Amino acid sequence: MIQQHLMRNKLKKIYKILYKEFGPQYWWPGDSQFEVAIGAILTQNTNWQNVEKAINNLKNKNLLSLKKLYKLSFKKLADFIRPTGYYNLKAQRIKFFLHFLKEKYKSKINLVKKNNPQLLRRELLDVNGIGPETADSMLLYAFDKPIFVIDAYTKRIFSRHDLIPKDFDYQQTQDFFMQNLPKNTKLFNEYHALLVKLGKEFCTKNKPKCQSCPLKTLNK
DNA sequence: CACCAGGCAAGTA
DNA sequence: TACTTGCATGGT
Repeated sequence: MIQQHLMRNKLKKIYKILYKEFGPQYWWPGDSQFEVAIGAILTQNTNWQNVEKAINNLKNKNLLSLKKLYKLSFKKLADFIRPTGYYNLKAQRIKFFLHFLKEKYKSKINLVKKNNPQLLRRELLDVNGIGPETADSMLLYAFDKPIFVIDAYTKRIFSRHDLIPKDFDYQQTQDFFMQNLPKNTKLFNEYHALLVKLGKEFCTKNKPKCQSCPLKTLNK
């Protein structure tokens, strides 16, 4: 069992290496909090390029606002977001999210942002179609809450480096990060974005490029 | 051609 | 609780 202060130093070291290697990532791209929140649903199990196509489809018709999307028919919405895959499912999930905003926050994003992070997290998780990663992406990237986002890359990178067990679930992995890092929105934002950047380039599922990975010297 | 990408919910045993 | 399956487009 590795001592906690050693683990904390290791997490800082990883961050330093990644930041030096890749620089700031400027996440999350989006013109509004609402756009980021919708993007969080659209990006479920797909790549960002496809999400951009869907976002642009909506923007080109000037439909990317809470009111406009609320009035838009399910069928049209599904058609606009087709490039993201699972478009029927995601259209339904966006509709559920819009209803949630209307019912609990009178469709005012500003009210959402004022809420307590953990309470808001539980509310989001109660919305059908919003799981832990989507909820946390909204909390961190749309609502500026200090919540660490876990994704497939994060788990893969850290379990391959034996920093967490392979069978850690979402909550256990998130607890690991939040207990070993200072609670800082900007840090959480950059850290997760850097992990995704690293994952895409060096830590893919089947053909990881460990030889050229910036973290290869981690234990030296 | 196969495989993966910034997941989630519902069903089964 | 612990698996399994459906959802689906687009890039490499």
